Amino acid sequence: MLSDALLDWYDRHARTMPWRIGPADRKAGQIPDPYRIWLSEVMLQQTTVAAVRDYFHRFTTRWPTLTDLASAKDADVMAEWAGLGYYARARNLLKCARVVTDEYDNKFPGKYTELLKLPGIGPYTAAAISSIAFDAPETVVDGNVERVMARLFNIHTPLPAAKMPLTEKAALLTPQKRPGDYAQAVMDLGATICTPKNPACGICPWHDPCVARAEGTQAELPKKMPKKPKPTRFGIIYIARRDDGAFLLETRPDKGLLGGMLGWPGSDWTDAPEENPPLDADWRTLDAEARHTFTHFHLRLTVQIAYVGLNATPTRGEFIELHAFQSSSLPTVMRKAFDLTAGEWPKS
DNA sequence: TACGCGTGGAA
DNA sequence: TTTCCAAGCGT
Repeated sequence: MLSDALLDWYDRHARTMPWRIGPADRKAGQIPDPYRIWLSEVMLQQTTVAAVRDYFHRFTTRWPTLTDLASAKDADVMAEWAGLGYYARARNLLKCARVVTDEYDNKFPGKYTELLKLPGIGPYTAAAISSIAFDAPETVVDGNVERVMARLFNIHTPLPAAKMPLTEKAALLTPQKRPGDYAQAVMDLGATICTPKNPACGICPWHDPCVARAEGTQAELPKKMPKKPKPTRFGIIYIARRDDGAFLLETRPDKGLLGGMLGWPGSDWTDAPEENPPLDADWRTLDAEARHTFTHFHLRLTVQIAYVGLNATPTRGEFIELHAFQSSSLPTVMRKAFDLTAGEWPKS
């Protein structure tokens, strides 16, 4: 059985992660906490393990249980998520926590079809929670699994059209035995052996049955449709510092880019942004610009700063006291802009 | 089906 | 410097 060979490999090579119950612990009867599995899987959507570790630790320290998270303030959760990206995940995280608390008696459902109904939980995450936390034989299909299946069965159809056939292959391999360990094993295989570049076929537990390896096509799989080039957009942001040290910030609208996050007031991000400072002041443009790349465009931000008086009345945003402000609560692009202001505030 | 939606590390 | 890419979801 292919799955047995993979589980044997996993028993020997499973990586330690803060949210993971290892194969030895599972055999001793330990079951993962669905809350921690859910939280980690949402954080891991399109995000590397290295990036998630610290965030997972901070979240579980601050909100140890689902109830704690469900009763948290939105702004606190968004601030804690700042820097991790894809902020709709954080908004849906809170929605999901509150739905499970209010409508599911505080317990995550274990069934794939029930999980799929919850905010922020799609096909991958539903299968991951169901298999890893509840040991149901569901099939996880993430980018790793797609790559492993494309190579194992030498499928040359480009993604995303190949998604269905790859999912079918993955489903045929999913065992009834140890489904939670198997789900993590096949993803670990993709993350550590069957890597996008230079796969380590020589030490792969599926070396022999792998068709792409036999044909020598592993390096070119999975095929992908060409990506669109990223345009460059421009913007202006305004960083106002009140005489008492407070900064003028605004909470961005819930929908769209950086939705629900704290940010500096500014222009739209377009080919030719318009000046529209949030208050009248002696604005000074910094020499350096903040550069940042989002999923679908490059951004070059001009940063303007000003000192303003204690009675300043902005047209938008609100002043946040110095003691209540941490740049770590900002999404990265906003933090980059703020970092440019270091040393730019003359002593008065 | 295609697109919007972040970020940081590797090459 | 630029491009690629990593445990996807919602619309």
